[in-house]
Amino acid sequence: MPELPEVEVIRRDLLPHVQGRRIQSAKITEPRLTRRHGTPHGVESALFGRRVGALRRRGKFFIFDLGQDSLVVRLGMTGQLLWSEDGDGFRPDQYTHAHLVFNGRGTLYYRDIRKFGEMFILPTDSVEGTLGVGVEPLDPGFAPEVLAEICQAATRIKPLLLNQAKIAGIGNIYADEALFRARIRPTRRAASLRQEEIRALRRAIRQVLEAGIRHRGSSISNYRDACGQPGRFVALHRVYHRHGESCFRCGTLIRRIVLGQRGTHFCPTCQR
DNA sequence: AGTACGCCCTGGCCGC
DNA sequence: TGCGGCCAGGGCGTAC
Repeated sequence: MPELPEVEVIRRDLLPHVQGRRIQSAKITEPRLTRRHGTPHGVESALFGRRVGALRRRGKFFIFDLGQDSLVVRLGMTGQLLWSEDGDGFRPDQYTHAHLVFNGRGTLYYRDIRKFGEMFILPTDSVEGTLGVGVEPLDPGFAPEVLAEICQAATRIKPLLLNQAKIAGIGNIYADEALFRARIRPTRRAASLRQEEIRALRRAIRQVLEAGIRHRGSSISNYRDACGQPGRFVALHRVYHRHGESCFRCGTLIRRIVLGQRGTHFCPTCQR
């Protein structure tokens, strides 16, 4: 499932192809894609003839800056953005629900088996407020005091890490991996974390996200980068989907519980 | 405020 | 081999 690192890898792949390029035409064939705002035809019209200025990322969202408006894309569980130069690379199939044809050459395809993803148009100056996502964990603004403030809550730490309104971009994989590296049990009450645990958690979050980007993402399920290639970070997972296997650090069997309706993996010895 | 649950969706997997 | 049933899971709405 695409989280911050996967979205960032795809963003970097796409940037040189789309930046400064004009959208010649757009087609959206799955109405569910625009369920949050607007209609397929409305989005197609808003994209027609527009030039892509910047391609930014906010949490798990792609933001294509078109000037006054922006195109926002979220991949959900199984969404993919795939770049294809004419006659080369990805060919659209039954799961391909949208495409943007760029002037000159190249087409950007949106493919999504489970249709949990979405795309919509927002006025550029209202994107930040409408998306309402929290601090970017890789930004300098994600200081220990900021995480400490977020942790002033009675909720358990893992569901808190998944709350996009608090911290942007962490999903199930990187939450479990960060908590393992910080040696914190996912069921701990956030407000019970000591200062040194908060510092360790902040460091662990940044380390796993940066490692995820460096290794081009985690290819659980059907994640692929913009060129259709899988990521390599899954080989470095210490707990995620490793339940029943031995902890790399202490040998204890990794456990799986359900927390906040999410499969949660941890080492009962290393994480306290 | 925190937590649970259902819903969306569909490939993959299990059991028979 | 085939088929019914169940599951995962990000995000959101609703209920307690």
